Amino acid sequence: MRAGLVAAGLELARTGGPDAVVLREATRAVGVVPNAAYRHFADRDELLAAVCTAAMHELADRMSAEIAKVRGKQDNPAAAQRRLGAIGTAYLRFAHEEPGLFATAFAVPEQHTYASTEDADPTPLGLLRTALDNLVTAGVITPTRRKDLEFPIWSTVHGLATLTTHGPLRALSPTQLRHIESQTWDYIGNSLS
Amino acid sequence: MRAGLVAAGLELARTGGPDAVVLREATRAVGVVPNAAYRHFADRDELLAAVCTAAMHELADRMSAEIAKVRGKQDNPAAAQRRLGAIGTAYLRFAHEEPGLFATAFAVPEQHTYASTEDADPTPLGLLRTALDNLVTAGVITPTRRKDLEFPIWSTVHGLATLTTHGPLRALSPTQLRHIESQTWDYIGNSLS
DNA sequence: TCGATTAGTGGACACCGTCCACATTGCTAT
DNA sequence: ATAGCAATGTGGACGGTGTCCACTAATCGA
Repeated sequence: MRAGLVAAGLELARTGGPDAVVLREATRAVGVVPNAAYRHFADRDELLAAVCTAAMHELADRMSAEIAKVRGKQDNPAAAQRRLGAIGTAYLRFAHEEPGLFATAFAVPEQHTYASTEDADPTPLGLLRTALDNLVTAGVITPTRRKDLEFPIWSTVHGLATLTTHGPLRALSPTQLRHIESQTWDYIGNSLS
Repeated sequence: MRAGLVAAGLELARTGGPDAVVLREATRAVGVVPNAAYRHFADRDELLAAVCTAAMHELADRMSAEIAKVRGKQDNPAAAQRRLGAIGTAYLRFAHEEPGLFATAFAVPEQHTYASTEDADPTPLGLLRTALDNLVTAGVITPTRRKDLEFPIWSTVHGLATLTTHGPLRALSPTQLRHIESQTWDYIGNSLS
């Protein structure tokens, strides 16, 4: 039941973003009276937080899938670089293919945190970190350069994603979009050398 | 009156973000009945769009102010670099000091655009562009490198701002925050050379 | 078997966005 | 000067939403 409410909320979020996950409609979808939700969530924000966690999870899954597609051993420099690229493209593709879910994943209400489902499965930040560590072991970058590099890179990709999906750059033509994206990849790659 | 509604909405947005700009409360603040707002705005989203424009304007103003503080001629390389830094710090400071307004500035509803108040006054992107052009004329970077550089840089700063104010990085301690920020400045500066 | 915890129901309240018909104002053209 | 008209604000209403309260039905361990 709790899972059903979250699933329903996730579907609402998919098409309408975080504001569209409305408690009453989620209960309607699962065929129950609105107040039943209060047996599983303290309030609407707690339901939303669960939906946000699920959305973030889906992002992480897509990133993992894209990383897994890259073949090549750990210490292969080219493969390590391709894995970093896979992370970035998966991030951006998710943002563009599922703008509602993407926005929701980062819309966890103030005073709430991501409800840790299984702490074992990876977060987007965790995936990025192992990819960067991998760049070090493959000899692409020095440990000095790698230090805290995840934050600038995450910022760049995340900023590009938000600006081009919900932000002022959302009206760009596909051509301009691809151009700016490749420009940003060059920019990131430049920071590795 | 229209201006009053926008001002009231701006104050609501300042403390509670875009969701807090509720039509009825804005009319209450200006001492009028809710329906009166519909003489000036088609619906709540149009009011919100106006408030978003105002918030974006305030961001641009703060950026301009910070840029103006930098002394040094146009063709002074060090000054040109400091101006770019001023843009970034102003952006981040605005996000941290006024998280509600910052979120609102980028929350213009789908299907709406920023209501162009005076097309003469600068946008954040415009300010960034002239700063980068300035870096070229000062001889800090080549025209080739400058091309479309505003987008990766904007993405980086914007991503950092959103991740650290509303995103998963919002709980960072001030120390960690400063560290990550300076790390990001280095990262950006690295892309100039 | 029974009593308590749990899950869901029904009804109500305040608030919100929005629509309708109406009153008031102030300016313009005769 | 006055008749008419556009603009602005009012009053009342409706459906939708989050949330509270008291109540019922079912499950399960003692």
